[in-house]
Amino acid sequence: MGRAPCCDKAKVKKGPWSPEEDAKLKAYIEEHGTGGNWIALPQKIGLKRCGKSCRLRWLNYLRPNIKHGGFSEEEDNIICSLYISIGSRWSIIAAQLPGRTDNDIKNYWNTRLKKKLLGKQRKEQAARRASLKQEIMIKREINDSFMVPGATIPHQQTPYWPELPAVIMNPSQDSHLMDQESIRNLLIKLGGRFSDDIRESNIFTAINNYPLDGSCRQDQVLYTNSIGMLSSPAPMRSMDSTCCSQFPNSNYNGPNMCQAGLDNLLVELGELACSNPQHLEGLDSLYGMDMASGSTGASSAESTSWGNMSSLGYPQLVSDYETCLQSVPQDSPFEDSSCFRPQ
DNA sequence: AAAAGTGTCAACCGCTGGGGG
DNA sequence: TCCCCCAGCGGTTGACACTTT
Repeated sequence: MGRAPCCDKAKVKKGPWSPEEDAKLKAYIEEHGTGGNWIALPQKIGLKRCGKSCRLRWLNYLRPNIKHGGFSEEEDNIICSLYISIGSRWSIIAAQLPGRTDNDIKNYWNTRLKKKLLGKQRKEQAARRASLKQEIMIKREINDSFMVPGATIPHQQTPYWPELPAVIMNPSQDSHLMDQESIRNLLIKLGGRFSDDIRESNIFTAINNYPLDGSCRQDQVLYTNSIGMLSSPAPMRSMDSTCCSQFPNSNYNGPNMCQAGLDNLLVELGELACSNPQHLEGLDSLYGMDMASGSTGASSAESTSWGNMSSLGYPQLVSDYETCLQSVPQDSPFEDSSCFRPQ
């Protein structure tokens, strides 16, 4: 036996709102307010709508000072930064952007921003590949000239420090929108614990707490300055498991909240690639494998470049995909994503 | 010009947590 | 303490618009 519906589905109208309905709802709320009871509101006005529907219509469309579309670069940056930091908590993200609704931001992220990010990532990947190839050629030439027959080239693994994603905040930016301090305060409110230790520059520092078995350890390169928003002068420190217990939502499992957003992002981009094979190019090294063929590409210098992943803010440079996969917790998104697995 | 494909966004659905009885 | 109701939230759907073939 399921939960009783909030309203009689047979008696309520569904679908797009007519201008008359909008006018009725708007006029009533502007005059009387919601009265604290959305369920009762449609009857009072004489609307054949569900209370939830009225609420949504008001919040997302009729409410004054609502902005639709035309997201600025600055807003993009804020959304990306917050998504990476706290995951898909659209209402919280929306609260940082005056006039924007959670629904709007969610739609904007799903339809445009995610792809925009992917495009940027692919560009970086192409450039990186070109420079890596060049580097390899040069090294090969050097090696060839000194090569003793039968000798092998030592495994090259040059950690790549990617360029910062385009979320660097300009100090001259409109400070009411998103200054470093307000982001920090927001994250504190969400359960963050921040140190005064200035040496620890931001919350990515502790992502290495991911329960690894020693093969993918903290001595691996951490991408501590990945997000401009987070590289605040006021130092941030990651949350420990205690504070993470404040997040019963599965998004907040794991050692810190950043991991959630990063995982989400990686999984989403990965799914995008899986469902859209033409996007595979550029994502292979993101996961340390050739996604098109399903085989790991960890042996080549090219595909061990995890900088690409880092360009999305992912903190770890992982040299051995297989080893690392084993150390990833069961509930990790990587565990569920068969498209990331070697065939 | 028409069909197919793709993108966008408003609206719906169902779950969760908080407040009140 | 438990239960119920409701607001709020995030994920999903479907209709429409636009673009490509």
